[in-house]
Amino acid sequence: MANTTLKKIAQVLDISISTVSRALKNHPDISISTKQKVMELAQTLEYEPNAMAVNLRSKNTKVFGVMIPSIINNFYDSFISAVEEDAKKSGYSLMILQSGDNPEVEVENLKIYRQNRVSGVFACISQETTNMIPFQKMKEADIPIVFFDKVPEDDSFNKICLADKDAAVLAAETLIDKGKKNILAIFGNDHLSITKRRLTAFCGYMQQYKKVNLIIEYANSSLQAEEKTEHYFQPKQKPDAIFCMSDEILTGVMKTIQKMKLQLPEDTGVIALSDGLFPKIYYPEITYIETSGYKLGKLAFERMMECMMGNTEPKEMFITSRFVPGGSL
Amino acid sequence: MANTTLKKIAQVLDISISTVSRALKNHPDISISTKQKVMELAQTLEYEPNAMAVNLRSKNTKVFGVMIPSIINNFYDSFISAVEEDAKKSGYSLMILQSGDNPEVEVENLKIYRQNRVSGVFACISQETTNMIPFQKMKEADIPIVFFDKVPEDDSFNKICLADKDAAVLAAETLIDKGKKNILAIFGNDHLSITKRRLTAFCGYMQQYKKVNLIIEYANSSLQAEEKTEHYFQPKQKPDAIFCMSDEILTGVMKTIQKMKLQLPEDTGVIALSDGLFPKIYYPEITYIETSGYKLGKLAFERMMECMMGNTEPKEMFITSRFVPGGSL
DNA sequence: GAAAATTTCGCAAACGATTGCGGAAATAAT
DNA sequence: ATTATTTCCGCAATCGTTTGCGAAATTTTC
Repeated sequence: MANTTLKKIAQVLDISISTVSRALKNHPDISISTKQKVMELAQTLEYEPNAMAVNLRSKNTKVFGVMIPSIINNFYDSFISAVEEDAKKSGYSLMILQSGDNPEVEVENLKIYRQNRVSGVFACISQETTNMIPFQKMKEADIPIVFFDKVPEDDSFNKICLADKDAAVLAAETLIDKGKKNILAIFGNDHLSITKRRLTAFCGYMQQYKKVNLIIEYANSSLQAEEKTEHYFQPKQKPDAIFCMSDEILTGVMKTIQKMKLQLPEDTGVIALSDGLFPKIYYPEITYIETSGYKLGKLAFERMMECMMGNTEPKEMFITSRFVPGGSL
Repeated sequence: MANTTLKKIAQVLDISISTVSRALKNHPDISISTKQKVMELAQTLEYEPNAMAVNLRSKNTKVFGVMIPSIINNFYDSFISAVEEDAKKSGYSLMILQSGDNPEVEVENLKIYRQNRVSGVFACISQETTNMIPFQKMKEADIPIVFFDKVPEDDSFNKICLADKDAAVLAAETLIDKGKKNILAIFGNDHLSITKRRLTAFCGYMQQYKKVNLIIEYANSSLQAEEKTEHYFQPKQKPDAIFCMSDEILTGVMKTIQKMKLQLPEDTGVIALSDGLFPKIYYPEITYIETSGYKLGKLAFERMMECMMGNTEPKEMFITSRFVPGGSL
């Protein structure tokens, strides 16, 4: 039951390896009768081309690398799911590596990608990543990189991002439309560019509305979001709405809301930026601005395929946001 | 900046390829001076062995396949995360493929794994999978398979499972200990073996307690769990505890609990079998029996490495459960 | 019936790395 | 000085597949 090779088929039929290879590829040079014999035998022997050999010869692996901080994250899962779907259609496989938000691991991973001669890499960098030289090297090795979500500032790279500003503004608009006057806005780690973008856009929009009392807070974890929320909900003055920059913050906020037995949307309102999984598990469902990992994946894949076609000119693209009404506001 | 090969290094130094190869491997046949020259040049030229060529020669890819229904699932994520961690330590990479719970896709995926000559496959089969021949073929092609979570009945395979029975019994014990008399137990799709195991164990234990009023229900989705829960919570007779077989069911149940403004643990109790992510986002946190995808991954990887060492005798192993107290009971 | 055209196939090199074997050069032993 | 050892390195085959080129074998053309 050892693996059948072209050689084995050739030996059985007493023809050359090249003839077998061509027969299986339906090459016009080969007679129909030979083709039939070869195909038949290949079928019964369950021949399957050795990808390693094919790749070695063609110098093309049909494998994309995907590097993310952690796979345990609904947003990245959606991204990967989308990419995997499309990749399979085009005959590509995925090699997924986690960086653990560690720049050193990122460099190791890039090395693995290089050694495996992946056709391209989808990368979401960690917050601490500053040295882009290892990534630059990939391009020099003719391995295109498409950055997504957490992308470098550098303009020389391909970048697919969420339209963070639009999303934040959309949330702000919604809050204003609903007549909210006393808003608690909780953002994530304040030295992340994603936080900065969302913060700037959100506050920028809010500035026009002088009458709105806006409290800005930061939370590096779900637990912190929980605590900050609790801190601002005092008997005397309760915010009439909470803006959550991410799922992590949303779950923290909701925990406090449950703890304090606040009813949505009567006692206060909640709006979040989210992929959509968490907003839907609460009652009422949380109103949110969709930041879709799935769509991000689709677009990133498109861009990657363009790179495969030779069009590697750096480009920056955005996923537009969508307002998804729930009952929390 | 093209990829440097042994050949290139050999040409520059005017020595043979084999010498370069041996020098880089610190082979005793090569003189120290030559080694130094080679290593130095390899450094500056940033030589990295071509994995395809190495694999072709060694007939070993250092890649494991991981097949799961969907990557968008916290449990499988934990599993993958654990496997990836250990795999990297041993120099292996992962090729993750989703089956979408479709047996046909599973067969396609196995084909991809065979063509890529992966060293082994971790597989979680779909509910509809009955034909195990394609999997049998992998073994014949000398590609060991370690099934995890959703495993086939067949004894000729390696299987790593959750101790479903223990977990269900543990939950039942807890409910009895807490003095619950009127229990709503919601299980998943009733023709899944995982459901059957958990159901049988749960009911088996409960049978000893004749005074307990036990309602068994099935829900194929979060939404159904929501509806079933609502159905049984009437003003007259409310269950004093709900058992949730999975996260999917838990989130559905909790939505109804929020909708009906029931307070945990006063109005009713909740206990679940879960990986742990969802139980922790509610207030109070949900008491649960841990079914850890992470631990499953660790054990599955261990087993796979044993297979790599030649020990492929089929074995069935279980992950023991752990009681994690919350405030919901 | 000879030349030309076509059909059909095999040789050999290539992709990049590894390794058994043998041989030249340098050193040691006699 | 001659033989025996080491030391150090290259040749060539191999993994499995692909492909340009050339060459039989066959058919067509005049």
